[in-house]
Amino acid sequence: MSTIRDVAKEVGCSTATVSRALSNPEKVSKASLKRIHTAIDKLQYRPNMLSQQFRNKQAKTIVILVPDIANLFFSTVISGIENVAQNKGFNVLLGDTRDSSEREANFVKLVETKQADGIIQLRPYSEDSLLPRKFVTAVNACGCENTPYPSVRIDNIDAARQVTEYLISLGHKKIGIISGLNDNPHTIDRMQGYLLALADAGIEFDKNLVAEGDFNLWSGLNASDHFARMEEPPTAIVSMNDEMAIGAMKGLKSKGFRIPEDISITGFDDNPFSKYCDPPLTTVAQPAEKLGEKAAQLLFQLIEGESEKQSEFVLPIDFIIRQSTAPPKK
Amino acid sequence: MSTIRDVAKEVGCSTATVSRALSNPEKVSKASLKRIHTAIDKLQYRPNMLSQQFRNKQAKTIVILVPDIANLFFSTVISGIENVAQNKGFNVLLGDTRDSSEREANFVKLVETKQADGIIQLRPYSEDSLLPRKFVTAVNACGCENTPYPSVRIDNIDAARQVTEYLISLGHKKIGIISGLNDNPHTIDRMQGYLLALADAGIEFDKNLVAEGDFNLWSGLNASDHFARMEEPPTAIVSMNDEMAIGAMKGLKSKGFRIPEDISITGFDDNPFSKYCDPPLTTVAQPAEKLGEKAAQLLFQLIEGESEKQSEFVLPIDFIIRQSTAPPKK
DNA sequence: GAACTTTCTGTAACCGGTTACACTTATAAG
DNA sequence: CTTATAAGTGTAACCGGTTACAGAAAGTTC
Repeated sequence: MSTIRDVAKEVGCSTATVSRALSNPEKVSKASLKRIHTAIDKLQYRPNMLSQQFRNKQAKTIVILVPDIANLFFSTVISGIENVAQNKGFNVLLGDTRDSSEREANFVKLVETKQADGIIQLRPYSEDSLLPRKFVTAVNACGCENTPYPSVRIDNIDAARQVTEYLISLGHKKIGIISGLNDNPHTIDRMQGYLLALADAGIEFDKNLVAEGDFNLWSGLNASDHFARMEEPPTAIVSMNDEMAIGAMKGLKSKGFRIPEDISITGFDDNPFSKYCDPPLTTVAQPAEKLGEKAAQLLFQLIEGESEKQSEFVLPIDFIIRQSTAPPKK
Repeated sequence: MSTIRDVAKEVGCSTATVSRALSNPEKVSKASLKRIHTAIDKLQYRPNMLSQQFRNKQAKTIVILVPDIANLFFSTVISGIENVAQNKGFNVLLGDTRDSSEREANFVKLVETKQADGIIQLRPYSEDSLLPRKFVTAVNACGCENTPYPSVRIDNIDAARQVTEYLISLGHKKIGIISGLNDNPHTIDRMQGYLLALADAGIEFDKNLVAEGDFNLWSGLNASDHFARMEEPPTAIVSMNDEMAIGAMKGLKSKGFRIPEDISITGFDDNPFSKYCDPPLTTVAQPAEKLGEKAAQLLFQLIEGESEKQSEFVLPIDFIIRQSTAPPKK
């Protein structure tokens, strides 16, 4: 593999001129430029970026910390981030953390050791978080209120509240909820929205109407058992994401419930499959791609040293009504 | 940010000793080791990996070229790759190519410029492919027959043949197929398997029973229209992936077809949602995670300069029978 | 034609690690 | 006690680019 010195020798000039020909061509005469490019073609020269990055102290790489790469919502956010990163000429390193803080720590270390220039965290902030951290430029996407570093998110409380209010407006009074894990910040926020809507409508909270899940299909199926076994099941269920809602629909249908006639159900995320399940799911669409783009823009501002005027951005959601919800019977 | 020289100065030894303390501690005396680590803690020293990579001519990074990151099958393959990469101490750079060869070229360039040490391509080989390529260490995963560089894959022909044979064994004679784009190598292979099974059973091929899709939900819905409008619709449909099958199920059900009573349908991939749709989908499970792991192992062999004894690995599939298939009526 | 400006180019130091080689000192063997 | 071997350390070159600085050449102005 040839180096810049080989090119210089071939042309009969110094390495400085070759270097300039590549990064500041306007500083080099037309004649030299031409000879240099001929030599580059001839020698098939490719600059060694490792050397360049080392010298420039920039890896031109950002890391995304993804709790679960197989999640469609996250992969859409990632797309948004990539759009912006590509424009800036940055690579995107995917940190599939699988909710392991050990794996997370490894990726954070990449920034400390200069292998990456910044981090976007897709997990909501919690006490045990490794971010924010000294020497680590970071932004949070998809988080919750009170994130102690720059963040982009939706208003989870308000979204859950809208969903619940809609069900109440249809006439439902007994509304179950399939939550995420109890200590998950999203669970906490969305639960709060649910409670606010109930309180506003003067409906008393019944903790028996809460089934804990963990955001996957199986746990939704599992939660549906809880409701199906009740003597007087709820007439509507709010699920904290679409996957659990789809799992629950399967469980309920297999036990003879008709959706939405016997029981209404709502999701959260607008997973592509939600439009295609039977019946199509009423859900909350998060602006996933936009969340990613905004987060990336924020990160690049930080990397470029711009002072952040605003460090928290709340993006609007879109409540989508499909056929999984209807007024309760009689 | 402190450097190795700062540490050396603090301890009162040479940079060589500090370097050795970190990479070959057995070559350094216990006493020095201790003083060095104390200094490192005190100065909060983090080695600059850019420098290390530059000197070692290794970025410790591999690139995965993913046609569509939002695809659950791919993200599972990626997980498999990451398992292996993490073990080897390599980072995984995600190249979301979105089927654009321009974007693909950018990622290939990363290897040519030493920013990455190898590539795993998740797209089947075709004439316009940028791989194989000089100076670029690469492996193909999820491809087809006759890939001109090392590859890991399933036997698509045989898998499609098994599916079709199963439907024939149930008594179906008029079997439709929802294909991917006509020039896609997977489409070609799976179509061949379908044709082989028909031929074996002495069923004549009817090109009117082919609906072209492009592997997403919407195109499956669209394809179902084609079959629903036929005077005598098929009694079974083979779909080249699960998403199209799920889209088609939605379309068929909305037109009054009962599945599997009126029409059987099969998928391909064993998407997590396939178990939860209504009815659960009969499908072919690809060993996605294993494909990723094997591909990564192959790539690391190449990176480490081992000569490849075998350059093509075919992994077994798992045919999963669920409730979307049944014998035809009467 | 002198003085000044602009354009172009070369020299060499630099980034922060790694490591071949040489050297010193401690330990073992004869 | 001498010699051989092992263990620990330092010196300094090296990786392949970038760029401050200096100097040469060409063009401009008066």
